[in-house]
Amino acid sequence: MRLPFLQEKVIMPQELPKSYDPTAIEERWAQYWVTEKLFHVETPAAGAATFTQLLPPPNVTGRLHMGHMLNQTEMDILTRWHRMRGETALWVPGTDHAGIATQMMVERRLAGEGTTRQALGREKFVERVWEWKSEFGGAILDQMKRLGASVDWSREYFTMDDTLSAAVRESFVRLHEQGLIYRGAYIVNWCPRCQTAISDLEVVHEEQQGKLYEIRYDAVDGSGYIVVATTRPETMLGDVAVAVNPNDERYIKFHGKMLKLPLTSRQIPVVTDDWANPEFGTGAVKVTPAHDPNDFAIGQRHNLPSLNVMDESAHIDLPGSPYHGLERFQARTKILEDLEAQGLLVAVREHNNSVGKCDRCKTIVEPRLSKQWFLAVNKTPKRGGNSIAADAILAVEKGFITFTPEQYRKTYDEWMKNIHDWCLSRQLWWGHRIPAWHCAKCGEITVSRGTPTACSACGAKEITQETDVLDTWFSSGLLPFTVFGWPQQTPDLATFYPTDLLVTGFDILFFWVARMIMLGCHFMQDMPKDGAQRTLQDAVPFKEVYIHALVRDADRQKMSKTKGNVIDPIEIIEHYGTDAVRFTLASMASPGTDIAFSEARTEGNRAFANKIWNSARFVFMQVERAKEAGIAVDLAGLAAALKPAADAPLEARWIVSRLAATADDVHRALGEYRFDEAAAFVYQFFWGELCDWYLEIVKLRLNFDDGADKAGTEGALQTLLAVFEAALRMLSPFMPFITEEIWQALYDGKPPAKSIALTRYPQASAMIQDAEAITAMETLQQLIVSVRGLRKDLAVPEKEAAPIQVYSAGKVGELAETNAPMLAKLARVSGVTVAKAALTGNNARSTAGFDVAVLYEHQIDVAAERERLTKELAKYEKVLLSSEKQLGNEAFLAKAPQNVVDGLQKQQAEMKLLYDKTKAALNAL
RNA sequence: AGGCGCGUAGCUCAGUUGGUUAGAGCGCUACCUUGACACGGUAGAGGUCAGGAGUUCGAGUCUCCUCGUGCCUACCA
Repeated sequence: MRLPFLQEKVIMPQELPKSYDPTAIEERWAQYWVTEKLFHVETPAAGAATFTQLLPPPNVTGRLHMGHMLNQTEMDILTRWHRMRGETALWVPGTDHAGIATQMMVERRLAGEGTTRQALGREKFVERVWEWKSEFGGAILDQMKRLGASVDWSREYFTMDDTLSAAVRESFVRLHEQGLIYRGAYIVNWCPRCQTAISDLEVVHEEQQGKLYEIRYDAVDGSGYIVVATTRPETMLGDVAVAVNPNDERYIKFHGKMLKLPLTSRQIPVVTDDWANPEFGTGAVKVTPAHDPNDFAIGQRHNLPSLNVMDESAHIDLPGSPYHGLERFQARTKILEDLEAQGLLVAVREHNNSVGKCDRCKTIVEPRLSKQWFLAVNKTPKRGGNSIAADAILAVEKGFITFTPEQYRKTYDEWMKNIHDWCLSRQLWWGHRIPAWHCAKCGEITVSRGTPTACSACGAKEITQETDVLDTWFSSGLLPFTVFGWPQQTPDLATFYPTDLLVTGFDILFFWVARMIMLGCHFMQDMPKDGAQRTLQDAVPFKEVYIHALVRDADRQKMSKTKGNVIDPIEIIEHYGTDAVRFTLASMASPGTDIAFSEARTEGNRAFANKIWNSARFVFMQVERAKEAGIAVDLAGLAAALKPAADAPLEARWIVSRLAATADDVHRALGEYRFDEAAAFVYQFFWGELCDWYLEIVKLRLNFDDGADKAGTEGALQTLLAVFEAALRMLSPFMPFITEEIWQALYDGKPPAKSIALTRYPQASAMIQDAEAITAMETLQQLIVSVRGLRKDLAVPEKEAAPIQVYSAGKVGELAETNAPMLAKLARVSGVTVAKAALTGNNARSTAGFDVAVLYEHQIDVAAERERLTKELAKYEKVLLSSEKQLGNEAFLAKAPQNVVDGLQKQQAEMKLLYDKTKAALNAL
């Protein structure tokens, strides 16, 4: 026997290590799958069944975390499963250039070198980022390979590749042509540290205990004063008005009057606006259009100027003012001091409010007026049709895209219906530069696919390209079609779009999922399908979205670097083996709840891998013994053994039937994305049925001695191999490494495929499903468990065999007699006799179907036995009482369905029997 | 301010459209090194399903309230 990687030389199975060592095989198989290009997918002929997924691209310079591993484990299980169902399973990998994140990393390194990107200049800096990318960019994909992800590496992409960059530019130009892109001065979220605009989504809100300051603004005509309430007094330098509610009687006398803006020489008007809430603060609000989105809106309504008082780094920018150059919070302190000194600070109140911080660097975001590029998501394109947002809403409403779990559909819908225009521009250097050129002469903007040489409006040659780049999520939002060659109409695009499924975390539901839906529906509707106008249904980027949970640490804490509780998947893998970790994640991935990653659970699954390993050692030993005894092993004929004849041994018919049922269960569970259920089914089958029962029973049939039942041994071995091999296939999407190793070893250098991953998944239809065998076996199992229990109670020494008596109204006695060897092996039964009357002694035990007694001279612990029986009696009594009560209830009999009534009656009869027997046993004590 | 979850064994979690004795893994107790496996085997103990009210013949499951807990969205000076 030759183990493919573990040992180069031929060894006997007995020499295999007793403990499974994943590190010995995993890396080599991971490498084998990649170098042999086993998961490469050629574009199939039209009409072929395909299953296509796009990997949520990790940041190119990122490191793999537990969330990636969960995501990739789920995607891989599904990909392998679909592939084994004979479909063309394509999983496209790639990485994202991750604008801000990557730029920050490189800037950090520059800081370490004592320089800055500004000192370097744009061109040099971008070069440095590319260097950084080529140095660290491969790491996360290498880690992915280590997980066994069965992606098609030949299709790997990077969002800044030439082809993808060209597609980004094309899409931007088209949107511009359709009138959906505009540039203008608006209030945006500005990060003073990153010095760029960021989108609403990149702002994280945090509740904090703040203060509400009340400041007195005197009327110019001396007729009194208005007290305004603000949380941000430093912005008062940019005030251009005070707004009050038109219906607020307190302030009617001030309508139209001018106020003196404290600390300045400016005068500002009182305006009336419904936005001012009489209930809040003092009912009067200062208006600072350049530093607050609401104020900006008020400013628009009342035609007020905007006064920007801060620079890009959030320092006061008012030359000549005593506050000039102060950082915003220093300015606040000083302004409050000065107001206080002038007696204008009327009150300071405690006030809870939430403050927005930059998602990346946690700097407090400064709403800032600046010129940015926007995508008008609610506007009708020039070509006609729906707005981008409207189509994205419609696609989900119509069910062209479904969400699992379903609740996310609502989340998506809510967000989508309240969506604002998308700020596309970022003041970064790393990213797709916006293809727009500003004219120095006339100020017009030329948006172009190529590089223009002159202004499209006035023809002047003095044009310069826009310095802003696009939001990272713009290019990743295009991926479902750009990875297949859009804007070209390629065979890949025709075959693989729409993709089938998107598996991702809810944290990027809006960032990425919603954007893909918007951009996919928008662009792909313009791409004909089969020569005709493409429908919205065919334009969606994916048909289904499966949202998985967050992986937290064992204490349910979110993993974060600052908390120091990040679990590195690679470390865990090295400790427990990839298969064990994959299996753990799968079995904990129940929908709706986060996963508290548990090492204890992983340990349990490492034990499972070890169990599989040792069951393989057992199987290999039998094969070896068969060879020595000259008994045929027909590896090519295993399929036939999954259909044992009606006269085949009970355990053979049983285990095959159970395998068939389990295969059905797994197919159903995976079809519903119930990875936890699917994992539980294969685990229970492999350990609880195959190992715990079948392997023990089959030992009875495997007799390699001279003169033994050769045909019987041959048949048993064939069934054992067939079931074991099918079980490996059933497990392989979950645990690809160990199953590959054992499967290859089983075929001893001559496997029917290059990998277990390229075989077919077990199908119940290819096996027998013998309900009688299952029932009979279950009865025997019950009998064996009863006898084992009795033997403990009677203190029969482990090694000593004892005869039993069986009584049953049915045929359990005969079943026991027929299967006496099984009982001997599994319950140390030395002989079976069938009793003619019920067995109630304290050496007997009763179940619904039979009574069994162990015949053994014994001294029993009367007190313990009494306690046990009393407890049991109470249990039966409780059930009996409730079923009696129900059965005596006419309303129940009248309204409950017949099968429920029948079931309850049957239960009651059984309970009564058990109750009586237990009572008799108790009395006999 | 709105919205969405969660609360089931010591711990981590399952529990389908309400329906017969509420399950698993880990941990715990006792026994067992039996020719695949001590990362093992066997038998056990352990639950007022957060609390309360309601709907129903019947509630862990549906409704309402309370308590605890986690998250998301948001232009609340």
